[in-house]
Amino acid sequence: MGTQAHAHQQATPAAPARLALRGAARRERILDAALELFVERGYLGTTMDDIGAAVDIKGPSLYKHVRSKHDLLAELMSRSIASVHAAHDEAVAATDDVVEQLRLAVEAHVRFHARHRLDAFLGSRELHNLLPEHRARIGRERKAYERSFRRLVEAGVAAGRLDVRSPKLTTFALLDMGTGVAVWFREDGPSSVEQLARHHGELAMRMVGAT
Amino acid sequence: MGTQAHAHQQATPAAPARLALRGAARRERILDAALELFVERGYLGTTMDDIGAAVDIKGPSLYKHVRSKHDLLAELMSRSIASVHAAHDEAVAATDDVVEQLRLAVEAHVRFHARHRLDAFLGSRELHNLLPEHRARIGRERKAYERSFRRLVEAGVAAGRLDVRSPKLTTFALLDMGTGVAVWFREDGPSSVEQLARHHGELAMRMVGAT
DNA sequence: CCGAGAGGCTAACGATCCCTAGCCTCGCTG
DNA sequence: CAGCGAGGCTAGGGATCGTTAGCCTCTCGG
Repeated sequence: MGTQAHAHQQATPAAPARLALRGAARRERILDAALELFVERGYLGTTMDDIGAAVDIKGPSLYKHVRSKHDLLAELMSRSIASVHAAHDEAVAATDDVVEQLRLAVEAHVRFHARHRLDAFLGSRELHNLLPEHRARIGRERKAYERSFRRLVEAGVAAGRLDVRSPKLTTFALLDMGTGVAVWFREDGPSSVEQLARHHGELAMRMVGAT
Repeated sequence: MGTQAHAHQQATPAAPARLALRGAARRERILDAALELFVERGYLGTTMDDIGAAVDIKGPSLYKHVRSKHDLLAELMSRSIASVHAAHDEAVAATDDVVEQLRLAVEAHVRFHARHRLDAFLGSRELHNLLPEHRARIGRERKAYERSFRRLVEAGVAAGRLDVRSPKLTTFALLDMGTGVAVWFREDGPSSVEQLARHHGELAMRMVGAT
């Protein structure tokens, strides 16, 4: 092994950037590598050197792109939360019918946890490794997400369109059934993301006794 | 702080054992303390000194009761798995009706994740920190548990008592909705373990279209 | 009443790990 | 074409941590 760095494993079109990705692109690759490693070995089980090696640089060089390891984790989580939130809002905005909103929201929830399983998985497993200030913020955002989901259920009940025994417990069940997807789903498994999303959406309709 | 250990926070009846719990009881306390700390700070985030402090001894003294930190984790997980498995078998043995078996199995599943949320939480979050040999064994046991759940669903379908689109996906949903409980449930929350178990059992019946 | 073992303790080794300091190279820009 | 800044690298400081070694005390069986 020589001293020369050789960055060319999924390089840009092949035109410029001979030695390494420029600026932001490099940073993106670092985040992705960190995500994968954090999921595989855990946050504390992952070394800055590990992350560096994954993008063909040495550990200390990472600090030219990132402020700290904690920041890396916090940024990954923020990115993830923002993404689900956006998908949720889009689903709700797609229709005026409460029941349909709920179905689409569940589908979006499931779709996200299947398509971005690493992000979702990390987001639920490494919460305790966030610094207090980060944890507080991200905790709030997660709560807000759950709340907007529950409001959907409550709205359906208020409109007499749903039949649920406990809106609170039912909402948790809806969320959990999607969150769990991040643990077992595999892109190359027997069912596609879309099939899964539809399936669980249908399941949700049964759970809330939609009419 | 003197040099004397003072173990008497939930001591035995007060008769013998003046200085410390004897043998197995001490070991049990260590396991419980480790469980709590592993959940709170994560396996790698917990120090042997932390665990020792929780039972009023120094870190190195733990090795008089435990072979290694890894063993501690593996033992906690084994204990947990064996417990769910037993609850599941008991539920299935309680009746001959397939649909009722499924309902009871879901209730048992949920009950376990609520009542032993620390064990369950640890079991799903720290799998990657197990040594390969332990992980293989525990992974198999988890798979077996899932399989026996799915068989219940498939039996119900075969008997024409259930209406499900995908037994596999539905089973995952049933399991996930219980597993998630370990994350948010609090003993002192608005609903009791029993209410929750019944609620989710009812939900399960809807999900599988029981008749 | 004595001897042994169960179960504490301190000291310390060896292995990491995060991060900083300081240096060098190379590509772009003026 | 000169020089500067982006972005690498090595060396190393400072803090832990798991685990072992070796010692001491207290309890309990004979």
